[in-house]
Amino acid sequence: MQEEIKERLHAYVMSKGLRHTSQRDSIVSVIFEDDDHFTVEDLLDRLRDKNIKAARATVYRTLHLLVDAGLLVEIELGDGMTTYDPNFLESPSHNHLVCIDCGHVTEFSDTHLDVLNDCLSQRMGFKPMKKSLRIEACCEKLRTTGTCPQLIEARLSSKRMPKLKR
Amino acid sequence: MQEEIKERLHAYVMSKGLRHTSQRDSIVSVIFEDDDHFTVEDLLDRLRDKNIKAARATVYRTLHLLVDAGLLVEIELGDGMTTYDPNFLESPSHNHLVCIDCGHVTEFSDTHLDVLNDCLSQRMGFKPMKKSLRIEACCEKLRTTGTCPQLIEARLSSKRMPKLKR
DNA sequence: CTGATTGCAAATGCTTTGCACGCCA
DNA sequence: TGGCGTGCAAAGCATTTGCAATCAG
Repeated sequence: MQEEIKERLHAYVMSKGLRHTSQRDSIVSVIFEDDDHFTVEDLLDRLRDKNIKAARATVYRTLHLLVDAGLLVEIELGDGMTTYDPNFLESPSHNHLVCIDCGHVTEFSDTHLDVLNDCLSQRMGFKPMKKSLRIEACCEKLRTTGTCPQLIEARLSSKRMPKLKR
Repeated sequence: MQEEIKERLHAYVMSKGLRHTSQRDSIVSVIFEDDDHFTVEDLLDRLRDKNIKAARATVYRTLHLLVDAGLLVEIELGDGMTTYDPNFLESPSHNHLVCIDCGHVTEFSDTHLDVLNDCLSQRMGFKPMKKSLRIEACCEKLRTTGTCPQLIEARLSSKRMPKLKR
């Protein structure tokens, strides 16, 4: 996976007359270590942990590059910042369910949506380019049992709970 | 419509021990004049045109109030700002198709999506609260005929074309 | 009167940009 | 060597907030 990404990035970079740099390489390595969603702040933390030096601006610029190259997808989770999803290459038609209680994001796939997307767009005279479905929901488990493993985990890991707007 | 909104707002305001003010009243009048989507900037323009004085902060605060009261819905169209949709009371399950070429937003309804929403959420142990589907698409008409009425209109009315991110 | 509301300006938070320097091809 | 990339700090934007003055009930 890592390899495929790097190859594809290399091809893109070459085709555009851009350059290979150590910062870009490091950033790509860290991003595609796993499939997790992340924000710029998350990424900066991970880079810092690994003693990789890259300025905030460089990180932003690299993210745009990856998006343009089609290797990374921007998603909007309803907090004030852009979230990046490195998992679209493997499962292109997935969507996101955001838990209002703990902020946890669950991915789900549903091909009905793609069909819907295509039909609707074409019926209305458009060529579909990009769709994004976000469902916000409350955790039933939390409501009925008073606890939710993901909420506990989120608190323990002191991972900043992605606050939904307001 | 206007009346129903005002009544419901009044009920909400009373129930929360809040107050009726002329600013809120004016803002509500302007918003629900028609069914169009708008941003804060749009709304400020319309208020200015009508010589209604209300500070930017007050407008933001009133919008939050209306959202909390369930009379207005926030949607994310992919530009950097929040868009407000006054039309959810009349057609609660509609979604948005954003044209990449001209920025025009077309509403469409589809109840399949609600079914999908409910099923998915419940199967995964969640209680669905809010969903938002945004489809971005290119205008086929523009592509094939070289023109698109909405694009022309957008340019003529010198209405700021809602630029999609980057 | 009392506390909600307003207006203003300052502050916030994410993201972008200008510019001088450094480094890849 | 040319010019793309980087780092830094400053700038941009949409939105929020602190606070004193004002107003509704």
